[in-house]
Amino acid sequence: MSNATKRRQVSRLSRARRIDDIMAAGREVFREKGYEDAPLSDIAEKANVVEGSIYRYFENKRDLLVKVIEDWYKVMLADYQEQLSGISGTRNRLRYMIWRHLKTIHDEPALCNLMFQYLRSGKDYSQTVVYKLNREYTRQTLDIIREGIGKGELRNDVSLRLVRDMIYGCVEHRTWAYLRGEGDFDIETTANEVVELVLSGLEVRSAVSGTKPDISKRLERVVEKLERLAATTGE
Amino acid sequence: MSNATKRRQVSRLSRARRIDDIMAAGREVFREKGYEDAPLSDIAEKANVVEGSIYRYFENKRDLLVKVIEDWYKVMLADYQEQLSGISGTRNRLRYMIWRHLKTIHDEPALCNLMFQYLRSGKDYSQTVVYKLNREYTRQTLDIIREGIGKGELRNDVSLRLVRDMIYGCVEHRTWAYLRGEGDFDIETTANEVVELVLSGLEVRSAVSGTKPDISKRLERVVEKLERLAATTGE
DNA sequence: TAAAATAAATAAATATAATTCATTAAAACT
DNA sequence: AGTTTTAATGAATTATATTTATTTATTTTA
Repeated sequence: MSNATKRRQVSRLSRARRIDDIMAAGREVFREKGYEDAPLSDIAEKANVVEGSIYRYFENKRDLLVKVIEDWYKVMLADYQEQLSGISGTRNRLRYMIWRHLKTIHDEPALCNLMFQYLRSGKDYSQTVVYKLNREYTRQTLDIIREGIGKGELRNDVSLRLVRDMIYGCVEHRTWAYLRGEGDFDIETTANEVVELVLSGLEVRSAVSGTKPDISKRLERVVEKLERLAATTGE
Repeated sequence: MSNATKRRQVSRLSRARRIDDIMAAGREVFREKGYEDAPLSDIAEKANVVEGSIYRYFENKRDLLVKVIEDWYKVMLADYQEQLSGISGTRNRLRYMIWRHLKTIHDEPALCNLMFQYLRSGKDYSQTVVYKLNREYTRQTLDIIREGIGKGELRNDVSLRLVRDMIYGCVEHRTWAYLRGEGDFDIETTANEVVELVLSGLEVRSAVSGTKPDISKRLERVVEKLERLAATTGE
């Protein structure tokens, strides 16, 4: 071999270490440039390997993306169950789920975008690990609603899955502009608004007699006023 | 020129006709293969032009996609206003908006996917014509809600935009699987479910006389509400 | 109507990235 | 130390989007 085509010092790391390096580089570059605008050469450089090496560990570019998101998802969802077990009351538990979703979007808008754009809409999504993780995670929301119905706090005549779709759909729509890099949103306020709007449609309506306003009715009215006030000041 | 490199008969159509042909071909191929898997060569062939010709009328591949979706959107939204003016009552009008959205997704899942994946999440989305059309279209939903509030039929203490996000977010989440080609959904049933769930959270609660729950139970509920309120405002 | 000007359409060239593969060299094994 | 295995390389290949020089149809105009 001529000295003109010297190859750099080759170091052989463990399989696990190489995979970690490539995934870390992939996450960074994907986060920064998105999927299509992220050349594999950038990822290779950042991971200190040559492009071809990536194909030893990943089937193709998309496979790398899927694994990167998978990895992120696993860590992110790890402590859900634990956190949730420390929260009681239907409203609080539901609010936590919503709050958590909002926080994830707020913290990692780019990765969320990749998840929404390239994983969730893919034909093979329902065979992926991310799909499974996601199912398990949203199942907790269903459980909370089911419990609420069991305790008589929530209406029992609506589809659980529809409520779930409403919650997550609402959150995502609300955050679309932020995901495009336009403006910001407040996690706490939004969580309050969403949980309030969903619950006021879910909560059983308390039957009240119409004739003479007794003490309980007056109290309830005051509560409603206070709630409205709280919603207003939240903005 | 040698007879080996014969160029086929060249026909020169009007500018408008060529654009139409290319857009029609683009719509077909994009609908069939998506964006990334649709080679420009397929579109050119279907439009009876050569690849390079597309660049006379469109800046690049993405520009063609944007124009294709734009074109579809314009036709699709054309009669909204007219149809809506023939429908009265807050619930019916809201249901129409939801039904219409569901029907669009049901009829053109592939184009909706392109819109969601490649237009709405693009950095330049809020400068596009599609964004404008979309705004105008969802504004009608806001108007319906505003009217409902004006007539005293709907609660006046929720954010209009949040309700809109809830409606469209819910519909989209509900149809995600269908958009991936998994299963089907019933437009009528889904429209009914969504409008019911949203409204039962929006409608002012009518005081219904019935069997009165005992005072202690009612007081307990109110106290719970106050406690929650105190916890919320404390943050 | 024929020559000149204009613009459309072409086909080949170029550029960029993903993917493949034969070769090299580090580590493991005997 | 010599042999085998396999990670890593870097060059080659492929697939497309995009650009450009050239050709050809149409319009203008004298």
